[in-house]
Amino acid sequence: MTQPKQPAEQSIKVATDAVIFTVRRGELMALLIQMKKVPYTGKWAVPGGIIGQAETTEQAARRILTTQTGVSDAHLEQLATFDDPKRDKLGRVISVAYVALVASEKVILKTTEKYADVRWWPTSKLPALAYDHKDMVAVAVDRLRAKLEYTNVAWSLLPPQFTLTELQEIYEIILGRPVDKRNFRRRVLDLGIVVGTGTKRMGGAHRPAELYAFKRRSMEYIEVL
Amino acid sequence: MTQPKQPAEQSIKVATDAVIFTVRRGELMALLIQMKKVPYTGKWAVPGGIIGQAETTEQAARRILTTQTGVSDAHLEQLATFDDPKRDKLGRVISVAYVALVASEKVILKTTEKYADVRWWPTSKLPALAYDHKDMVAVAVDRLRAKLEYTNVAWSLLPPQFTLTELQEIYEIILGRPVDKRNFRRRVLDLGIVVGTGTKRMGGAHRPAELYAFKRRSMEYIEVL
DNA sequence: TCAAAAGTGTTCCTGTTACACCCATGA
DNA sequence: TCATGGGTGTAACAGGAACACTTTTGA
Repeated sequence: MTQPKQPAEQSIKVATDAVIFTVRRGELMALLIQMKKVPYTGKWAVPGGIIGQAETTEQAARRILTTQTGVSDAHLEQLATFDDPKRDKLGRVISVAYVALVASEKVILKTTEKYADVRWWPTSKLPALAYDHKDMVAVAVDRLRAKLEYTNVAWSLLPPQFTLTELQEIYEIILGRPVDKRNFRRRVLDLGIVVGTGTKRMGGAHRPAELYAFKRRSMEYIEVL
Repeated sequence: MTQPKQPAEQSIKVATDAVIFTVRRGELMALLIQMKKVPYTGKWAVPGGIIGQAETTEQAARRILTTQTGVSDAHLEQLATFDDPKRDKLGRVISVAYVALVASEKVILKTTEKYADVRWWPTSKLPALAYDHKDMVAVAVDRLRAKLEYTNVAWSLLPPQFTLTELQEIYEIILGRPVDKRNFRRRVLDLGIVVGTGTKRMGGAHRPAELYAFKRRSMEYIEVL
């Protein structure tokens, strides 16, 4: 067996990218920026960048999210590290990817001169992506879908108060299948994931919906939904 | 909000560490090396090291595993990236951690002059660990425990042929609870995870045990066990 | 009074759990 | 013939899935 030796000096840059999701207009959307710099001009990408010397990757992800897109207060979770030596044509860069989840109401998009555009894209029809960002988004979607089933992550996609129908829609859209209304309500209530607030939302020519809140707005592992 | 700026130059080293598990003597064991270099002299650590300029982290993990411990042909899976700026006293190093699983028969341990010792330690009583390796092992154990329940990973902890009792022991040891023999056998067979080979192992003053093999020796997602 | 979404229970079915004895071998 | 671990079926139970009508409001 040949023994590849360890190089005397290593010159690898460390970046972070955040796949930001929200649910909007009946779709799971990812936030992408359009690049200006060659050789990626016109391509879309997940927001990201090089981390600072004394920053954690998560701190860097938050900083970059804020400056590049205007998104703050997202729920962040480490996804995976992408490290193909050829993933960036301009040099060796490994990227620690995060999944970021936000309630769509919260977001006020902001552009910077560094990028041509910032937009939400439905995950079902993404544009051409730079780097390995296509894989990255795919892995992120899989992770989100899995976590939705055994955690209470959905809280991070909704405002503090919401109706059970809205919560159910989050599940249906992300899981990509219909969910039975009665069984769904029974479960989220029996499992103690959400609690009623007693207040109602009057809105439209129909019976008002009770507003609910998550019992805990932090990651919690639960039974199968 | 203050805007921390991105540093002009970044000088961060990228390493990889592999938490190697096997099941042995009725315990889940992790392979650790004992360090010589200051300031970690005498401390134990998960095997790892700086990656090469053109290597992926997984390739580096395999290389390091082989040279530092003699373990080859392990099943490797990316775990998480550890990036606390202070995790290494000697400078900024982020580490992409892997979980490695091996059948205990396979392993012939090998020491190198770089380290004082290499040994299996029961995960229930680990020695003092360097860096953030205590957390790293804890995260790895959690991951392994979770994956055992919804994948066929156990294949990587067993030789090609094994008895159902041996398989059951893997589950009991890692999950830390007894498993009903009849229900266990029914499930692994009904789910088509393992198949009988027709051959039997004669060994001891008792009825011989049929040998089984995993249908697939690669990651597969299955129903709850 | 009509349209629209909210809200609510029960039955059936499937999969999980609990459990105890006979079998084949080597000593 | 005895000790040892290997191997097998069934009944009770719990949780999940399927399913349709009544309620409250605004127009």
